[in-house]
Amino acid sequence: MKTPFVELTVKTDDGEFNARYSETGLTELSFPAGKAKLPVSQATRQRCPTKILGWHRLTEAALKAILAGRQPKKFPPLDLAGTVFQKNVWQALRKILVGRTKSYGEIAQAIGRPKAVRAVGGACGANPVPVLVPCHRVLAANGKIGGFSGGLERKRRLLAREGVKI
DNA sequence: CCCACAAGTCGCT
DNA sequence: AGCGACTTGTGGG
Repeated sequence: MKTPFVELTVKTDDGEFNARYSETGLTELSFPAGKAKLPVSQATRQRCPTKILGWHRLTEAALKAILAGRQPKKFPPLDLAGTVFQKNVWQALRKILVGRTKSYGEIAQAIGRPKAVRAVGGACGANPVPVLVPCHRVLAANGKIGGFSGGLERKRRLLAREGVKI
């Protein structure tokens, strides 16, 4: 039986992120939960396919780059599970570079559903790979902060590091 | 299938 | 600043 996914951690100055991979790519990235994470380290890492270790290096580099406010050169392949609408939104989000922002309305327009602004918010919240898929760079039309599943404080801090003023 | 909700937005007071 | 109307995708009953 093939491993459906592999779970690895990324240590950053902000804490330990948790990354999950399928046979196709990165499926999920979670913020440090404060608590000790699953006892994943050695055992999983050792029987982890070389392919995935390579992706993980890319994940690690990209994540650290963004946390430091720099644009990553390369991303790992993503394997995002979601509805067609959600994937469209996430794809649009990936076009926002470090230090840039868009409104929920602009995203809605970019995917051809100009009135689905509220649904776009929902899709952002359902984003399984925060930071790499920059849901934190989406603000409300009036320039206000909007929401964030990982906590507004975290969103503010991410934006601040990228040099964005609210 | 119907109903309620959401990380929005716009117009009016 | 506050409030209501409008909208659409999603998840639960």
